[in-house]
Amino acid sequence: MQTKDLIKGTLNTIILNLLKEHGQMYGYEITQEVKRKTDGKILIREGSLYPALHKLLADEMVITEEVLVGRRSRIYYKLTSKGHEQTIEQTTELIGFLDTVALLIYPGKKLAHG
Amino acid sequence: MQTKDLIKGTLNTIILNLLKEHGQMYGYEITQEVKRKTDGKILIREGSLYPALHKLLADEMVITEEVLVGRRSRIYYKLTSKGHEQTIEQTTELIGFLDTVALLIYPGKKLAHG
DNA sequence: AAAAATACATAGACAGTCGATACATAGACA
DNA sequence: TGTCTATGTATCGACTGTCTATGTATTTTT
Repeated sequence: MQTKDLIKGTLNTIILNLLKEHGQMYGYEITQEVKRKTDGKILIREGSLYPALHKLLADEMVITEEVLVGRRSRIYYKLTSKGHEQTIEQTTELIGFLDTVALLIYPGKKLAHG
Repeated sequence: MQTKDLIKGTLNTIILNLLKEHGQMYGYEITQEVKRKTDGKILIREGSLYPALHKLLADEMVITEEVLVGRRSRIYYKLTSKGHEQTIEQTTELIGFLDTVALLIYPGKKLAHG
């Protein structure tokens, strides 16, 4: 299991892309959506997620809105315009990197995108 | 520039795959080959490479052979059978991870392999 | 009533990569 | 002759991002 090492550097971009796709999400929802989409292959822990979200907030990539559901509060995260730009930039870079790594580990193959 | 974060967790697998492809390589050769193959997009530093190689040696994934070229010594690294197994295992896992991430950042697309 | 799921959060540990630095040989060029 | 660049191995300390473990509290299910 080296998957936990692989996640490094990609978590942020994954979060940003999910927010872009869904418009707004709360923390627990993000962990469940990643779990669902990846069929349990990638599990984001609270100890990884919340610090990452707080940093995105501090960097003004997202804004938050607290919503009470019953007596429990949810904190929704939504991209700012700066966050949108950053999402595009980071995603481009990540795709480029994935391409490049793919190139190194099975020569002649590339990511199918476009 | 987050590329340096992305490399985390992939460096080992990249090295193993290069050794598998080339039979044997020395440190400096690895840095140059990665630079060449990735068109300068991935640069492996000495401070990253040598600790990684030393760990592979300690884990018996590679064996070394010192060769004198003129008065300068090169240390060639070659996969052991254990290293071969590990290469296959890690590569499979990495490809799976790349697939999964691709899934998260552009839905519906997958790595072209097989 | 107990257990599991939902929902947020933080602290400390850990590991991997980088930047900087070091030493030495070799070749090119002025 | 002297200097610069490339070749080649190597280590140290710093940084940073993720994980494990833990905590609190509410809601739903059994």
